[in-house]
Amino acid sequence: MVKVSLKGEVKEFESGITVAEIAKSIGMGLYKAACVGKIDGKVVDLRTPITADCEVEILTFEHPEGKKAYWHTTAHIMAQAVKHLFPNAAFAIGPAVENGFYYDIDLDRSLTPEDLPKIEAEMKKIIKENIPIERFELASDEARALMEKEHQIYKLELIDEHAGKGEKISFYQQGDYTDLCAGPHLISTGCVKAVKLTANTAAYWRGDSKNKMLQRLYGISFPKASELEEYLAKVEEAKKRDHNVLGRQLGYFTTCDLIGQGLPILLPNGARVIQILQRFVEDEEQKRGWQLTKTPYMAKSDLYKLSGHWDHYKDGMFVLGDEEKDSEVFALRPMTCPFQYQAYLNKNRSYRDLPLRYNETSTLFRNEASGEMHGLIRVRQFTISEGHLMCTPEQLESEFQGCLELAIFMLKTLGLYEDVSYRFSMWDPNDRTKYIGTEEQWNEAQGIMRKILNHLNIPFVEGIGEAAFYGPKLDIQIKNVFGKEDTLITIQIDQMLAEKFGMEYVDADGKKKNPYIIHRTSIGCYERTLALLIEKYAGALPMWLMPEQIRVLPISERLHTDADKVVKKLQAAGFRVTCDTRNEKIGYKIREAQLQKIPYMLIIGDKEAQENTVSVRSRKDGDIGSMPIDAFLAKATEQVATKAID
RNA sequence: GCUACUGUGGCUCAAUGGUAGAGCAGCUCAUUCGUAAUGAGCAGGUUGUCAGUUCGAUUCUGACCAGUAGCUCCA
Repeated sequence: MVKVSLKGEVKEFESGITVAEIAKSIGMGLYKAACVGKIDGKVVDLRTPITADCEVEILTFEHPEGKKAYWHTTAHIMAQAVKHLFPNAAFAIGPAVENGFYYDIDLDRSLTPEDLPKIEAEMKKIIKENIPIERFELASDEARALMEKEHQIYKLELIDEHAGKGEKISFYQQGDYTDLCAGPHLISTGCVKAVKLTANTAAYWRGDSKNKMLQRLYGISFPKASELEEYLAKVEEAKKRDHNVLGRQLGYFTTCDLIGQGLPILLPNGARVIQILQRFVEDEEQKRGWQLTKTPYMAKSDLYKLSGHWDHYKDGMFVLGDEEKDSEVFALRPMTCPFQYQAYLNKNRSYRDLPLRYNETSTLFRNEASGEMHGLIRVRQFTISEGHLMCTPEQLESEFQGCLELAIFMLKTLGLYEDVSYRFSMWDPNDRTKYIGTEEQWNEAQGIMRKILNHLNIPFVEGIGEAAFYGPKLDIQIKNVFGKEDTLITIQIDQMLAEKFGMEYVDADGKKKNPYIIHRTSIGCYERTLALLIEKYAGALPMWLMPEQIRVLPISERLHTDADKVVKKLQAAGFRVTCDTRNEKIGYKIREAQLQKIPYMLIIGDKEAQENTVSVRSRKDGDIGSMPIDAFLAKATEQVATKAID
């Protein structure tokens, strides 16, 4: 007999009982819903026998681990279907991801969207057959032999990686399909119910662009058809917030073939919002002790050679001129760092000058690869709230904290704070060509950053190989409507470039020392931030940011004079306000203002003109009744002054 | 850059190997109206660009340009 603790309750079972049987003993509902089990914290198949006292948990689809196994099993079913249709397929990896699963497969031809329904149909057959999924283990040489027989070259590579560890290699078999896999899995293909393949794309083997490009199939599955429908509807809903559609519709930006890729035109609405953001950021930074610089958009190649950009970032730069022919070659700046360093170098510095904080609303140019551009999120020319801070080692932590506090202040003001996550971006010691500096320097800089992050209780994930070429970064990440993550804000520690540029300060002991440099942005680059704001608010930005805050709607032509008085009064109070004097019905004017997400519509009819009131309609709450103009003015002023998120 | 897909008037979309239609937007006229679309009329396109196949291409093929998703890269 074994003693099994289930949610704190201890029960006795025959030794050898499986997790599935325990689930059944609790209830058929749980048995049917069970995906995997957890024995003493380790996630296992439901068929796993229990031979010693332990703690057991039954995990259903509702549990993240249950979901993972459910989706991972669906990936295997998809692989089996692909193998039926393409017998020569070689399989790479097929994990569960945040929303569903994918499998990377080497095929003799590229897949097209027409293939998806065929594969889906084959999957449904496999699910209907309800094939048992069984685990077995082999020694590494036997595992090799099995995969060699199946011509699974990618699996052989994976086996070779594990072989060194001396562990047995586990496989999962379902009918005619066997996959190298750590598991765990559901016990049968029939457990999977509603399936949908969502995309056919491609991905490099091992994520390296030097390797072969494999076909990647994405899909998702659920225990109920209704859940699948709900999920797909949610995805469609999210796409309606896409800034690349909404931003164009609402007149924020456009693009033009003649100007080129990644070079959006900010239309009046977009330009206005960015102006408001920039003024806000520059003022806030001034309050926090930052000094504004304005540095050139381009420089001779010599500057970039000194900074290391010429060696490490040249592919990303727009170079003007030909090194072979021209005596002087220039490049548009991809970063502001070396320019602001020259401001520091303008005179000799003492420790009394530090910390020295330079900010700049800085336009940058990066020659991104053609497939990478996306709306306003990824472009070739953008303007960033840039800043470089020179400080002593003793000041580093508090200054880093100051930069982070500023970034958090910005995120909270914009209402994005709840949506971000933190990534500690470190170097990859196995790829030294990407970085300058010594291992000691990297360990030191990363050690300092880790200490600061822990000290400040920042919950972060580690990103190996995500560092800048000169130092580690704290990246503040955010997801767009498609779930794709991008960096919104970054704060970096650099102890290398000061030395390269000969930046020094005279310390209290009279000795010359190199300052630490913090590279940082406070609100990110304005184009990207605007894009994420549009998606966050589905175009209905907080009122203080809206290009048009109030629209006055006179009911008929004879009220234009009265409407104009209201407009003048609001304009005098600093509001961005227009008047819709078109000869249209009020319903029509409201509809347009509503679609343009104008925060307030003020309807002026005979009654209002007579009583000196306005009939207020908010984009959010609809008709909120009439009130004296001054009352509305006070309400609107308050909303803007507090930068309210409505 | 790589894989797949897409490109028709300002926008959303239809149609076809024999040189294109609808709705919305625009303009004109009428209507002066109370909380998400008043009616009528007019105008607007060498079907992304350049080649090729063909008696004939916007439709088929290729290259290029641009867009979308993913990969790589990255703020």
